[in-house]
Amino acid sequence: MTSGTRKLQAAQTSSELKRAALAVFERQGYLNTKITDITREAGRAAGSFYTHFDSKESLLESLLADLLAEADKTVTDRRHSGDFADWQAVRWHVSAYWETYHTHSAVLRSLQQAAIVNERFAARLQELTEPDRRHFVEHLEQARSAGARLPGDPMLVASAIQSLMLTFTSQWIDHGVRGDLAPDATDADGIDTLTNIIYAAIHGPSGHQVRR
Amino acid sequence: MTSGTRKLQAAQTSSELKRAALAVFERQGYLNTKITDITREAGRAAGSFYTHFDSKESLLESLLADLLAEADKTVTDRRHSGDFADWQAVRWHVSAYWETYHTHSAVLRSLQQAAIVNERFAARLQELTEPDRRHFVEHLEQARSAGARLPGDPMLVASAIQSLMLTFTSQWIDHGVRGDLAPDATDADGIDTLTNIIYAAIHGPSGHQVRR
DNA sequence: TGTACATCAGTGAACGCGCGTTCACTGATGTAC
DNA sequence: TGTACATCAGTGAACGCGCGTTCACTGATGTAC
Repeated sequence: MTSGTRKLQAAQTSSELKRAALAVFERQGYLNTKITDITREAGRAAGSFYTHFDSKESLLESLLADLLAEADKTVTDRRHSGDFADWQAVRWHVSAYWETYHTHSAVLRSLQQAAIVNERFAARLQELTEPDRRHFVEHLEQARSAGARLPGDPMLVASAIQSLMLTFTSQWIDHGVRGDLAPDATDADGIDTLTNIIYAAIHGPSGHQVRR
Repeated sequence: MTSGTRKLQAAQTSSELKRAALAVFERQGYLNTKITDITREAGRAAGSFYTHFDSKESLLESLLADLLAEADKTVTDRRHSGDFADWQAVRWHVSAYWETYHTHSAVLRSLQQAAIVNERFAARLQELTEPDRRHFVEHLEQARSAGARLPGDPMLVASAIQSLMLTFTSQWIDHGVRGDLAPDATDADGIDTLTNIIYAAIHGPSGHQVRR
């Protein structure tokens, strides 16, 4: 009689290893983490790791798959305004990004680190960020049609905005910039500042011509 | 009779190793580079490395010292306008940063990579970027006094601008984004776009209030 | 200027550490009859 | 329901690869007289 206990336990150990990995990645960074750091954190023997994953890389792939599976859920129920003339519409996008980064910071930072050392992960990172970039480009072109003077080529601006969001949120959330720079600032303040910068970048400076 | 040939040769080998290191770092990245990659590139035996440097880390320190020595020269003859109401003044700063990054991209990227894995280099990176950040904060506060509506706390904005400049220029210069995104764009176009974004960020969006 | 010895940059094979990965073993779960 | 055997997750000591680092040696430069 099959009760499935074995499979369940294996699945549990696997997810326990993932959980432990995320905790250690968060603490020491992906590149600084040894397999045994993960198994120790999970309270398992070193060899146990290889029952579930081929390597640290395949563990990261697995974490990425989890992230994508979860992200797909949220993306579908996105109903939002793409009118970047509206400050609130821009803020919505910034906020959504902020939230995503906040939720998945450990995996995203791990992927960034892995991308430095490993070509395949560099490509994966590009793949992962491309939809958002395209999405932004659409809205930017829309804004331009509506009369906005973009600071440069839409693709370039989208790429710059994305870079900005990534580094800004990662500094804010991960490296405790909040404490160093603006002790009393809340997440909402961070989102506001970022929105202001991006909104202004899209629409050009107040009271001046944007020179080229 | 001392002719100093020996010292000269040693100095030459040392700088040859540095040159080789930069070439390899540029090609494969600092973290992916082995000591023997450097000595091979320099056409020397592996052991030779240790006559000049204690480790890959101390080699990087040495490269940083070189960078700082050279940067000090350029910084001193900086006479520039800090009036950020003037688009050209902002462009001057962006351009100076762009130039620095262009000249020293291999070392700067190496430092960034080292900072991920090594606390000491993380601190060094902070030290290195702090003067520029302070410099920007001064100009931003000046601009605010003159009536500009900043998108947020000056320190925060300076930090964001710096992040933006770093990632934008590194993407542009190192990763050949020029080819992918805007095939015909020149460096001047990149500097213009970046200046426009930063200038707009400082002065708020045209024809709208910056909401908080 | 010449000779004998000292010093030192450079060599590359060998050493050894750290860590990923394996594997013989255990004990619990699953299957067959 | 019970017994005998098979399967498999998990263990942790041992293995071995990669690469940083050492070291005995070489040959050239420097020093002493």
